[in-house]
Amino acid sequence: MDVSGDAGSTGEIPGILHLDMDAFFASIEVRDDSRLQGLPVVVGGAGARGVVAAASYPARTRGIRSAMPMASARRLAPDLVIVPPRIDLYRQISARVMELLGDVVADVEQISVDEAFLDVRGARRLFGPPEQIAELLRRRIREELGLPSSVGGSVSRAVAKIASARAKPDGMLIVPAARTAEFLAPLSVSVISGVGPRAQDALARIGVRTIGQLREIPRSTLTRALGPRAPEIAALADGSDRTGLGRRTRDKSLGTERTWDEDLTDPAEVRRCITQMADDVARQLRRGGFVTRTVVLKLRAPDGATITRSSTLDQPTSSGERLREQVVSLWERERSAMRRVRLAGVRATHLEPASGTPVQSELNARAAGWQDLEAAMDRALERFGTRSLGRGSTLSAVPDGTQRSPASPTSGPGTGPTGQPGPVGPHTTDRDGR
DNA sequence: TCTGGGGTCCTAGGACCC
DNA sequence: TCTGGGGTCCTAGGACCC
Repeated sequence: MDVSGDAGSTGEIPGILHLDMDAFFASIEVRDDSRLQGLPVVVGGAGARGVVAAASYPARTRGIRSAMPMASARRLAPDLVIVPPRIDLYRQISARVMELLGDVVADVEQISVDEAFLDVRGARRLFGPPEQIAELLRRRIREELGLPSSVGGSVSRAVAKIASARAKPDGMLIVPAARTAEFLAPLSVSVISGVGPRAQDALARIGVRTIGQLREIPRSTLTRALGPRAPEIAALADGSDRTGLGRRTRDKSLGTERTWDEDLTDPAEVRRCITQMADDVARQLRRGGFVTRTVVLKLRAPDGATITRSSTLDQPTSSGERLREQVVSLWERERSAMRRVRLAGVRATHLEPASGTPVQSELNARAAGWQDLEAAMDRALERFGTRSLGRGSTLSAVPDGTQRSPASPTSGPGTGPTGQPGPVGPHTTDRDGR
């Protein structure tokens, strides 16, 4: 079916574009090392429990997909090239891509590291119809950054996203308004963003596999199968979805987690790791100019069973000491039940901008002390990298007095602008008091 | 050598208040 | 006396996305 081209009888302009970088991480690695050209390349962890974060197109033709366990990928391609991720570099390039988009189109909504929606209806006078704008953007990204991208266009963002996926690699597909239904009908419901394995199962049970079939189903049946999300998905299926671009929303949570190749069995070791994670999260908060009110500890047992335990402070904070206290007290409640730990993580939620948070009036001397010290450490870390500093004994708030190993190399030099250390509330306590 | 790490959003139950 | 209902906050879990 040729869906690109004529404007369609409704006359509505397919002015919502979705731009998606092709195999983003893998494309960057291939660009930077010409020997990788044409080879099955994946970016990801090479360890026993590693998974594929991104796969080059030669790797994809062998059946390799992102999120696949690395062991399976190796079986599919014994000559697989595994490249460790360079997240900071990807982030820098991502920022550059978004800048390029912003130079052409005023209304850009970044939705992940490698994709964005653009509303180009206001840019037509200057740059022409959506097709022309899409080609301009793709050409600039290729010329300036040496990277391939794909663009989908439609009257709705959901359909634009589906179109960009079908334009890959290195292509463009604009769906005219009048041909939206025709375009969607044969596609699997799984292409809809928000329809994952569970929703697919639920739909399959009522005999629905394609978007065309979805459109024929009575609304009441759909609601029984999908629950409250039914109207949204139905609107997409019949082409009436007109969700506009949202303004980029502020970060809502931030955290770090780690899966070990071999399960941790020593509670002291777990505690050491999560206190280090708490420090890392606190540093990210300060760098981003945030404070948090709720700290979440996540633990996964060897059988995959996952629990989360959270604790809400009565004053927001970005202090590593506060976060460590919370996380350790949450761990103390669970350690007897969790004998072996496959994964542990620390996350801060209910983020607020640090500047908008009232500083507590009575800073005691010790609190002011650690606040200054943590800010000084942040500055040193920004300049010299994480390995340059371990926490000294003056700040050893780890209750069991365990020696802390040097911090993990999660934030190398040049990871971002120095953040303003935010005001912190030093008198926060664990609300549930355990 | 069977499943990572970063997130968002939603739901449900209990506590607590009025 | 023996019991409603709404609102909000907190906690926990799960589906889903890249």
